[in-house]
Amino acid sequence: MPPAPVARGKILRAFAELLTDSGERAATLDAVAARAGVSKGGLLYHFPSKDALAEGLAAHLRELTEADVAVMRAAPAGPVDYLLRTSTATDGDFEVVYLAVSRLAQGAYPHARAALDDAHDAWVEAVAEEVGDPTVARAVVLLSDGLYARTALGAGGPRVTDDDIDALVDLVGVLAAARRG
Amino acid sequence: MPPAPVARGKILRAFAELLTDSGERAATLDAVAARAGVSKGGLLYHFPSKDALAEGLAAHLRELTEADVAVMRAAPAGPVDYLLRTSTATDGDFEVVYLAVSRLAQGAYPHARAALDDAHDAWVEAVAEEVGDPTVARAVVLLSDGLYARTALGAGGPRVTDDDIDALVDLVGVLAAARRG
DNA sequence: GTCTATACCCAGATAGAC
DNA sequence: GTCTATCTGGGTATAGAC
Repeated sequence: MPPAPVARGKILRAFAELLTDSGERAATLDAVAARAGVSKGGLLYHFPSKDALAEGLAAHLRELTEADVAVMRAAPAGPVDYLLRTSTATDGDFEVVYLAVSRLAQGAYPHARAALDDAHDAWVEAVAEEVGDPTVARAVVLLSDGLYARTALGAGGPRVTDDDIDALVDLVGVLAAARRG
Repeated sequence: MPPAPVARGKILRAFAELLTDSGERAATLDAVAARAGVSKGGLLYHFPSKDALAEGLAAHLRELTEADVAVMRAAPAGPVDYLLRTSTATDGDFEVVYLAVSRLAQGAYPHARAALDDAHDAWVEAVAEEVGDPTVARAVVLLSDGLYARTALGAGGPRVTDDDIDALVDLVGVLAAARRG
């Protein structure tokens, strides 16, 4: 796919931010256009319908996932550390889009669910290579899902700190060792 | 609070089901009224606005949480087993309402976030008494959150089975033992 | 306590100018 | 490729009958 106009990217970013910050209900075409700095007409030139916009975001997640999993596999501290640590990030292109698509997946957007499942599978695979046990790998990815869920609720309750993540990574180490031994 | 009319309960139930099954967008007053078997006017008699309806559901979650945590503490196989096993249930009053309030918490409903945080805290406390380690307790509740998140996505990908839960409960046992030892 | 009818507004989408 | 103007449907809320 050639060039891909700048406006397209700004629109997807704005849509993703609104979804994660304020929920499905707040992510209207008007609001997305305003945040992206274009008119509603301009938005509808790039994405002819709201469904098209949602599919565009799901497709964008697939691209980002491919890149992110590659980084994860090459991470110095290993996939587990990388996955758990990024599961509490609120900035970062990947995290914003992942959370946004999670919101869409709760509504009437099957594409979103499929893109999410694929990311999930890729994570389980990469983590399993590190910990050497499929059950532990699934548990790690479930932890990641839990962290994402908490993070997404935002500034309300007690935030998850870096120290908490350190402790979780330790726990996974203990677990993998116990399983191997 | 005296009697609490039957219609009120049916309305809250219908609202919760629509939220969990189809998302925030689909849970309109029209749809809720239709599913509850009342008219829109009838609904608005019990809950004078949509905000009031959302607050009603959050309050309902608080009631259910109190009862559920009591059951959890008394569960024969222990809180961990109980929590993880119920985190994949899609029927059950508590689970439906919990997931529904999770949806609301993503939007503009601060009450929902608060009710969720309280449930979370109660779980961590109950689990900590069993496993004897606050970090492991937090990890278990994060696993529960992850399971809820997966469950909520519905029939799409590979479902979490009872055997998977057995394996997770085992894992937690290994972890708690390793920590104590 | 529950209904019908209606007012009002906003979200999604179209048409066509520039 | 981006804009303004406009139409249409549906979602929230009110008024008032029963």
